[in-house]
Amino acid sequence: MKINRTFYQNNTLQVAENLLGKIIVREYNKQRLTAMIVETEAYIGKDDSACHAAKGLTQRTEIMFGEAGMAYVYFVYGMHYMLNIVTEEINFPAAVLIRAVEPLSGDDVMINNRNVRGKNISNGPAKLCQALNIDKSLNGWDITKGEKLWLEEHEAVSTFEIAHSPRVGIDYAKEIDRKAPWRFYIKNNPYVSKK
DNA sequence: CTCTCGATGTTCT
DNA sequence: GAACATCGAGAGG
Repeated sequence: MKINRTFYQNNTLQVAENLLGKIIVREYNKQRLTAMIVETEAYIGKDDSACHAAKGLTQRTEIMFGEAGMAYVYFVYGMHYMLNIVTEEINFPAAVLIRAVEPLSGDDVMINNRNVRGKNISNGPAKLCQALNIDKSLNGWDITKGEKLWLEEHEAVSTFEIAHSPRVGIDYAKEIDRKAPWRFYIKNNPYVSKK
């Protein structure tokens, strides 16, 4: 069953944790790819020096200031896309970064998109975007519409244990934000990006 | 397995 | 002009 907007209009830490085990669905060229979310990170507001919105309202960050349930896709390091989902209320800039997924169906297409096999298909934020053919054209896309890109409940999910840690790749942030345990992942899942 | 380093272009100063 | 929510190749153990 599709996840609706009220799920995302919530405390970002809760949404980040609750997204674990959910299914991400991507449709393009009449093909459907699905995967289970196994790792996320929360980026919360102007006071979070790791969050892009700490810079204030700019062309890049305006999506985060908008309605929950929108995709925030941005480009870094000159070659990688990152997929986030906007949370909280309008004018509170926050989002959850999807850092890793476990393929459920359409593996053959993902392998082709990535040109690798095994866990390297999708055990990282840029890798899963490449596997699912997500780029900047999906920035601002409403993921509650149930087209192109949306999320669903996982009916057959097995039980799992949730672990947390500081966020990855934010050396530029203040110490208090670097240390905040705002990364969530499914313990022992092989697709989690790092230990 | 580990570590180091280069790629590459958008964004904001 | 600097920095960047990363990845993969290559060298070494």
